[in-house]
Amino acid sequence: MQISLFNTLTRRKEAFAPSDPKRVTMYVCGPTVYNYAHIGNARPPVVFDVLFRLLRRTYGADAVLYARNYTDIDDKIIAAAAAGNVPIETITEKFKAIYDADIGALGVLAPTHSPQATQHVDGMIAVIQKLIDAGAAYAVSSGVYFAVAKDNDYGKLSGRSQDELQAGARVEGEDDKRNASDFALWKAAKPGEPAWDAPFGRGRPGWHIECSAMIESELGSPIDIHGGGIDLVFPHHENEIAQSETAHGHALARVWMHNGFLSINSEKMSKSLGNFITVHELLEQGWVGETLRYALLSAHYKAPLDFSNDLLAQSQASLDRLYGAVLRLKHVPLIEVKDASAPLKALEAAIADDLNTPAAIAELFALATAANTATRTDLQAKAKAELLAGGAMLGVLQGDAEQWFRASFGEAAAEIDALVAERAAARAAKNFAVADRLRGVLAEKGVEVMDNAAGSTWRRKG
RNA sequence: GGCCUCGUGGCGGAGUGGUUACGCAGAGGACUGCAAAUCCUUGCACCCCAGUUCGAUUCUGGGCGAGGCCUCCA
Repeated sequence: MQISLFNTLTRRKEAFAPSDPKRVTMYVCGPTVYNYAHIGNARPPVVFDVLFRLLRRTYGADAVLYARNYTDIDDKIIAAAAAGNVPIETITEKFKAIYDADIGALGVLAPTHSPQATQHVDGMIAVIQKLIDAGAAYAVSSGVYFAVAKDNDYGKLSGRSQDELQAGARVEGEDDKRNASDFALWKAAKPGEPAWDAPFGRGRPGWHIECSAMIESELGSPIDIHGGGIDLVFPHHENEIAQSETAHGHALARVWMHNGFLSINSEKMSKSLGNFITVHELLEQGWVGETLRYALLSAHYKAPLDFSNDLLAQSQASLDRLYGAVLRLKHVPLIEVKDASAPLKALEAAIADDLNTPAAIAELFALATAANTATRTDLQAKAKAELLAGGAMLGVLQGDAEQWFRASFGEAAAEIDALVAERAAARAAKNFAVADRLRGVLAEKGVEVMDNAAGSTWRRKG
């Protein structure tokens, strides 16, 4: 399977070839663990999870090394800890666990590597020292800064010239860096803040150096793929490149991938604007994680996606159709897919074509229709296997189909079972008045009763 | 101000120089005691203007509109 990926560095879609097919490396910038992840924050883990799955199928599950970090030292974490008067570990451990639970609910596989910044401070200090020794960084009283002027390549990822950056940079009066666009590698210790000892003074790492160091120690550069949100192109990824390539003398990553933003009412969703909704809240509202995942995959990852309740409702209705097909073939044995049908091949090809998940989903529906129309048991078995295999490529449709339609009822399911049985008995006795009354009772509970030759079943109304 | 994306039917959203995307919603039919699900059929589109072309939604230029980055941010 030929994989093509859009590379931000070259601004074009390129055939992907890892430097070593037996050791494919990918790094995605993870969360700063100081509060709940909003639905927009969930897009990178979900999108790159689809890529992770593709790479594992293509190169073998053991050949893919995927690191996603936790930023657990940062201004906002320090502020949150101070506000709650608790140690920063209390904040970071709490939100790390919440993040894992929330993102896990979206069907995201655990990365193979999950480094935390505070465990890699030694590596950060080593890189900073190397940059100082090379004359690319300098220490002043407020910390250590990277000298952007010393890096002729600076700006190559974001497509900005140094002149533009000089002109656009905000004047920061407080610090003593030499150049407005220089960025902090190390922030000198302040009273009450966590700090580490370093040859160039006690302090804590800047944001950008964290990812550079974690990539180096977890995967080793150059890595094949580096991913993250589009907002990270500048300055975060630009700075990662500057630091790492200056320090190591070779490329940090060969392919840079960036997902587009989620918006709400056509406006960027962000914590600073306050117009966000967290994954946690959505799950508490009763939305299933898989519905959120489907919604996030319903648009191409590079395109903006306007998030709304309507989008979720449509996503759930779409999954109803897919799960309905699975449920209908509940009693058909699950076999292994041998000769993949055209839609299944097209589904995988769509994913391999720069993660075209909407096109892949369209193929999933072709597989569902095939499953719905298959009559012979052997064809049904093949259709079911392919539908589930296709679903696995996107990370959907892996749950129990019956559960999908009943999950929202929880404990009430037993009571509904009883009512459905009562109605089935009335219906068998041709007492249609009673049967219809009970249908109405069930409908009020949000239950749809379905009669067929084998008896009556029920599911959540769409 | 500089850099960059985008503008597809009621909604979401792919794609293409000339052929049905797909899903949701709608309409008709089959099936059903009635329904639902399912199947079949079906209506609805490519921001505006100019250019290139036999032919443009799809390429080029201009316009209008929306959004993002330039500061923490997925």
